[in-house]
Amino acid sequence: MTTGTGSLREAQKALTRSRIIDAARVVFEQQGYAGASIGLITTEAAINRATFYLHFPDKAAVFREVVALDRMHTDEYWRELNTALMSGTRDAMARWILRLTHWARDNASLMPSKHEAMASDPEFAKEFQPRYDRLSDEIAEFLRTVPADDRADMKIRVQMLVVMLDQMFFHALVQGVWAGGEDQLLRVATDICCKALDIE
Amino acid sequence: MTTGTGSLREAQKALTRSRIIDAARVVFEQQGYAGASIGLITTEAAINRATFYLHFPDKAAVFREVVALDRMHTDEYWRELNTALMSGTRDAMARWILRLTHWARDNASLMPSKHEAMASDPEFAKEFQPRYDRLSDEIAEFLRTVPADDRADMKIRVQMLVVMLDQMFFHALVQGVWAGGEDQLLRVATDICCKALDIE
Amino acid sequence: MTTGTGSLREAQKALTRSRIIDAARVVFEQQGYAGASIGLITTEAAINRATFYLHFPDKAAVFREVVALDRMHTDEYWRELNTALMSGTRDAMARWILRLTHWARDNASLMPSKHEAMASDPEFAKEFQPRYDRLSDEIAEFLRTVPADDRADMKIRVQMLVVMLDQMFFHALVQGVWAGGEDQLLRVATDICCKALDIE
Amino acid sequence: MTTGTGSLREAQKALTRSRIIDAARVVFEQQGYAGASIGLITTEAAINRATFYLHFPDKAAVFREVVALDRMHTDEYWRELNTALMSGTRDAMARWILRLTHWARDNASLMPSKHEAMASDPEFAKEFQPRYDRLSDEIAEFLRTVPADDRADMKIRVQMLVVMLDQMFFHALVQGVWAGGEDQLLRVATDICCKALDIE
DNA sequence: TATGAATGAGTATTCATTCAT
DNA sequence: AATGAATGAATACTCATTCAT
Repeated sequence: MTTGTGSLREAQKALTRSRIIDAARVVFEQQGYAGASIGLITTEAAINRATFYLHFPDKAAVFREVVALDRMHTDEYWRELNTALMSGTRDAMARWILRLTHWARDNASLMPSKHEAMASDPEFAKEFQPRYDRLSDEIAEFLRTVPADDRADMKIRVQMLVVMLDQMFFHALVQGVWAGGEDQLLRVATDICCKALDIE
Repeated sequence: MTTGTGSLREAQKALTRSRIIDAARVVFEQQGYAGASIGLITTEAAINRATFYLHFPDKAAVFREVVALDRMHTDEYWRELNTALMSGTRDAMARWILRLTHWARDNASLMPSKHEAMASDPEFAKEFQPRYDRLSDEIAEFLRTVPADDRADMKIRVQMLVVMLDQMFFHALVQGVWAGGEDQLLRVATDICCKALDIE
Repeated sequence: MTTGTGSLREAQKALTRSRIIDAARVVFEQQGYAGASIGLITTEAAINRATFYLHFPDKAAVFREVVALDRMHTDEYWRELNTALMSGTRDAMARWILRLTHWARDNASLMPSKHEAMASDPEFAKEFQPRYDRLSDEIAEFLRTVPADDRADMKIRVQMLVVMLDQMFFHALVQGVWAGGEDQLLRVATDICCKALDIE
Repeated sequence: MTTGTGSLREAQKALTRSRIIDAARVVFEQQGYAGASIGLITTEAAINRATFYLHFPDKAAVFREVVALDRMHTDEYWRELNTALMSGTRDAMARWILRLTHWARDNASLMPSKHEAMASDPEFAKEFQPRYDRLSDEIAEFLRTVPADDRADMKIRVQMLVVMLDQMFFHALVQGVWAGGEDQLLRVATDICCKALDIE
């Protein structure tokens, strides 16, 4: 009996929870991090404001959840970077960077909130930033092909380049402010990466 | 109406104005953009809240003023980049990047607010971002030394690298989250830039 | 969701709402329309300032509500006017006007605010004024006894007289500024009305 | 010397004073009594806010001044009423009422503020209302033609009718809310007055 | 579990008024 | 006499959060 009821309630609870997360994403995308209020989120989710507090302690918590979904994708793309780096060809790099633009386009709408949250709350900065550390894990396989002495440098090098690409796409796609067409951006970005990594 | 009276009053007004700007800077540094309230600013400036509105229409306006001071320095550093690029030596680049760290350290405290403001207010993003366009002007001299066909690409290339360095310093110095020591960061950054620009 | 809970909550809400309305009436009477602040109203109602906004969007809305109660009485008295007109005797008119003084005395305290609101806000003027149009509806029965050709004039005629009486009571009772005693006022007013309506 | 300078200064002072009064009238007409702020008045007068306090202690004082000008005209029209009443013809009454519409149209714009001020400030009500007492003075000549026993009633009677006409024009001309055309209004108003005064 | 109602704390903004010049 | 700058006080409004149901 308890199990039955329990699992039903659990399902209801999970449903409400995901409604909140989905609504929160929409609101964060439209209003930014500071601009999003719990009232807006619960209105969007069509639930009562008090219900929110049954599932999350505050705005930051639900934001973490929203972002978590993105990060799974991030990991995936980084794993693909490992493959590209292993192949060691300019072509593979170019293809990966192109793929990155697709990812960026998909996630563009949430980025401003993410940047805003990171900038305003040091807690977030610490929490979201370490992903660049995790990058090392994802490309561990590639790093092992690098001479041990160069390995530390190479880790930093790749991190910097990824940061650069992230920023480039943020500026170019999200904010739309960048001179030059997309083809040119891709070409130059690829060239910088290849040169920096001694590819070809 | 007389010059004497006028300039005295002008001086008084300017004094109050700069008190506000200074106080605002302190508050923005400590509390971030959204966290800074006009009450905090006027308390810090030890003036009446209403006096603020005599000098600025809102928080955004005083923030623009605060940031404007930084941007003057930015232009200066970009002019120095032109010199470094013209010399075309790895050493010059290394020195310039080192200098950039000093600048970053000086301005580090305001950066979170800046990023936050840019992320939250599209108006700010438009206003502060275009600086990368102005970068082209500052390095115009260098660009003229590049074959005409490569010029457009080179402009983008330099922009990307500067964005990368900005981000690197933001992460490393301001938020303090980056594996590896500062020496290593500088070394790798310099190497990426030189390789990307075919220096040496 | 259950009827019991729903109606209990509804009752609580209605209670708070009526507390606000009652308090607002007191404040409007004492302070006038412009002089009444939401703070005063909520203090008088002994509720939190924010609670006010849960029930009304602004001062104008609660004022409308306060006035609405009066207007129900107004309609009632106008219906009685119809009866008096139908009877067509000076005595009936006199009695009705006397009754009007009672009504005026009851509602006198709120009138200044009403006049003030109407004078300051064209929205209110439009909203409260059209009642004179509704007057025609209330005395429709009487109007049908009037020759068709005179009907339009008679409508205006009655409206004017009612406006006159309203004003007279406003000046005499509310503001207390009028030479002569109340008996005299009633006698003269009745006489003017009867003569203007060819009664007797 | 003192006289010369004095009269020059006096002239300047009078000029500024009348600038304030003129500006105040414009602002009261546009913004209403409560809506008019000293800032708006001084902006309209193109003088400094502090200068206002050199000439008037507060908003009420300048409003009194503004209204005083109107009242002179009022007295004039009331004197003409005396003439019309003396002639004792329907035609004379009709002409006077028509003339009243012209006056009403001229002064319509300030009326809302006047009503608002009277409604909100009992001081104003007392100050502006007594004019109906002065009405008795203006029509004193006519009153002497009335049998001594009816004189008191007649005074009230005329006052009521004037109040009615004032209100009618206020509603019809200023607020524009009144069914029927102007001709009809004039005709009915004239008829009521004549009947009430036993003219014809 | 979910909700409607209520709250307390905080924030921007406006205005009348005063003072040194 | 006139002004620019500054002030203190008041007000509307919003939001995150809690509690009884």
